[in-house]
Amino acid sequence: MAQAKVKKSTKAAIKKVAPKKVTKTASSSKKVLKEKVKVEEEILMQPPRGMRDLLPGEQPYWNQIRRVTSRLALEYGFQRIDTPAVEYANLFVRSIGEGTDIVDKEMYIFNTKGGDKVALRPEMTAGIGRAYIQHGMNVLSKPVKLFSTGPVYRYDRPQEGRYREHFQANFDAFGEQDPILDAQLIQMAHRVVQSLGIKNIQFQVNSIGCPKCRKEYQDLLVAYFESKKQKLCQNCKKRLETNPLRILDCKEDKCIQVAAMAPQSVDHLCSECRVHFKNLLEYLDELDLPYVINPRLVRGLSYYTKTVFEIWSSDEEGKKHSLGGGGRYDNLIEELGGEHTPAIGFGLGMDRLVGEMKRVHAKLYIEQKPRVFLAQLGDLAKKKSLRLFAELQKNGILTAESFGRGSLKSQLRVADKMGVEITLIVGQKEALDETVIIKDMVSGTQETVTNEKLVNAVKKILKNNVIVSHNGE
RNA sequence: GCGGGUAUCGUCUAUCGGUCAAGACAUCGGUUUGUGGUACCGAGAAGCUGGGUUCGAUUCCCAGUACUCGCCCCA
Repeated sequence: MAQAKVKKSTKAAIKKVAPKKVTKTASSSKKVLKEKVKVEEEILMQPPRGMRDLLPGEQPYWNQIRRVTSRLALEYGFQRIDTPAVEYANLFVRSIGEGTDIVDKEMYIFNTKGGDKVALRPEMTAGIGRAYIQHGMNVLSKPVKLFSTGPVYRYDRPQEGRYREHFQANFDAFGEQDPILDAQLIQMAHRVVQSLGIKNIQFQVNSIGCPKCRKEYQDLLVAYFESKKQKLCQNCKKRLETNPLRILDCKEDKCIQVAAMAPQSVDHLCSECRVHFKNLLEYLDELDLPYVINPRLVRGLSYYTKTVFEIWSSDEEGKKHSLGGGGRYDNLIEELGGEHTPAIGFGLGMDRLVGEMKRVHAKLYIEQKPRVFLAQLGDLAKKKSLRLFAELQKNGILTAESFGRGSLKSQLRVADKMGVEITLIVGQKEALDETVIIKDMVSGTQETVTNEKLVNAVKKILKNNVIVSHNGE
């Protein structure tokens, strides 16, 4: 009590009189140490902006996503690949394209000590495409299907569902131009999201054509917007020069009005692109997938050709949440220096998926919990407990412990809180006799068995408990 | 990058321009011997940072930072 008082007043004194001065009195030395630590804390107590920890409590959601994605990857023939989070900046500049928000203002870009200009990947496809070329995967039988999960980085303003480091599950298929693949990937994306328990999913699809017809369309579009230039927002006036397609996407009222009357890309596709899109829609109809054609869907990466799509879920209030998106990029591999390779891919935002799973209270796979607790009492028993613990685990008996605690009482308290079915108790006497007490945590009864018979005895009890609980349900 | 809101123990939430900032949950310990759940007792634990106003600020004001909502954009 009195000590606390001294502490407080000392703290106050230091704070007011001499925040950083080191005084040498014994009573204040501890306090001074704390002050020093506090300075460090400013740096160490939290990660940089937009970065966050994924705590144990939410790992079940992430595990669920990992399980579902790797299961469906297997079903659809995707093989796992992991590429670096750091690549040469130019890889992204060339693939994603200048004039895009990602490249122009959202990329983590820096020079290494060796003088290389590198970037943290803002998306995964570019790196995977690079790996595809580098490792000569063009000789594999087509399509080459690759999937990956991992962090991507965008220097953007954080808010709910948006972080500077977020995680994506990414699927790419190389070497096949048939639109059935487009449909299959959309189907797969649908199954991933649905398997996670997320309902009210909607796809938005569009075709932005190939470079040939898009050029013609873009000229048409620019001509149209030029004539209405006065009615556009500041941003869009700039976009007219840099990225006119994105004006279609603008959320400003006046731009929406202008864009509504603009020529639509689907009406200006060349015959090849038109047939491709038509076929895709037929496949989607066949699959009964919930999709709408959104002629204004553009996407923020300039490597896309033909098919583009996004996945949305909507909540009770009708609010839309973007979960992921993708599209075809038939020219990317060639532009990066490979041979002509039509390809298509999509990415899902894992953080967003977790958010939706929480919102709909998705059912989670229940992680295995220890059903046995090992308690020890006394020096000899403590010494023997580590070996016994390993012995149990080797025999497939998931066992919890709290070896650091001394009293049996406190160990039992922990065991109870964990909800284990049985506790094994080894005391001085048992350690000498080579025996163990098996305590049933429900009935409270206990029996003593020899070390030899322990594993089988425990297994038998656990097995019986399962049968009982099944009957109970 | 732009605008709005918020900032108190690990968590949730009180209070206050002036003695020791309160409680709940959680954590740890105890209620005598080698036995858990309930109960009782106890301990540790907070005013984001920096300025200003004031005799005095956690409280009022400003800035920074973080979080949050909306815009932009996206996953």
